[in-house]
Amino acid sequence: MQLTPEYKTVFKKALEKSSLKPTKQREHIFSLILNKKDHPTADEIFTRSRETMPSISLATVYNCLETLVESGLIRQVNFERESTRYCPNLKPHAHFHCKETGAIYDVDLPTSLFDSLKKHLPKNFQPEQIDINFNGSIHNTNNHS
Amino acid sequence: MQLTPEYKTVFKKALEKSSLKPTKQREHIFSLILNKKDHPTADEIFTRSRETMPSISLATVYNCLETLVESGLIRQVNFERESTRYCPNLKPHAHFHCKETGAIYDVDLPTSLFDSLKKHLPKNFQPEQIDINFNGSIHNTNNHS
DNA sequence: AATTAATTTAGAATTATTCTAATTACACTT
DNA sequence: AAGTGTAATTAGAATAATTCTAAATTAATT
Repeated sequence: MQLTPEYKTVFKKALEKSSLKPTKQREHIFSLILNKKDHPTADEIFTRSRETMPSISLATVYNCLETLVESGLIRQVNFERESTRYCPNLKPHAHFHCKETGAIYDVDLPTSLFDSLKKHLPKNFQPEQIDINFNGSIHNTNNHS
Repeated sequence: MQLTPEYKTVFKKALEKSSLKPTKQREHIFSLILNKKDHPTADEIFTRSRETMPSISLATVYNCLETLVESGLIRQVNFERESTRYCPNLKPHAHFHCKETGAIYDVDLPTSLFDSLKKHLPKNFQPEQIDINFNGSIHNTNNHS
């Protein structure tokens, strides 16, 4: 569970920009999220963290996630009132939430779509973040029984 | 705080379709949401309800809101982990959340935009609901100081 | 090494929501 | 009109995710 040298640089720069320290807890959590891109909850991240860093506390996990989001290294994903999930994919994309399994899938979208969305806002509305969430199910397309 | 005859019919039909009863609590809450389209939380609805129906309980408000959502009469709106808000606007639209004031604004969108969004899903993904949420601030466009 | 500020930590507190079990309301039969 | 059965309402307890608090630790700087 290590950051590649490139990501280590990205990580340090992003934190320093907000004058935050690149602590080992923050790095640990960032690498966990990067290495298993499955949109884990804070509690799942806490459990995974303890495997290799048994002294970490849940409050620290929450704190670290907050600083990682603030510094733009990860994104939050919310579906209804379920636990917040975390996502390392920084490309413009939407999320699909399968109501049967609860799984979340990234859905890549062209920037042009985000642009046309913005065009429908009144001129004085300044969006900082656009969240697009699909809710539904995934059909098994067995064409021939 | 009354439903117009047209809405009364809509209300009854929608509930009967799911074999739910058009009780006075459900009607009261529905009319409250329809008559002040400001995306209130369950607790705000509870407070407003008590003004004219002092015996209603918070659990009933939650129950009624759930049945109204189920029967398609209102929509839920979630921003981050804030309290769920409720919206009577059933046209295709997005929401803009002002991070300064916390206010939520409806943003009408053409159906075509929802259609192009759907086109980016894998063929076996079947969306039932698409939520589009803008987060940002509202600029005061004073052109000349 | 001493100082300062930031971070981590454990556990308590908070808050929105859901659950539980008892009561009430309503529709339908006799 | 009384009885029966089912659904809805109610008050309050329980839950669960997150935030807060205050003390202890760490890291950076003089």
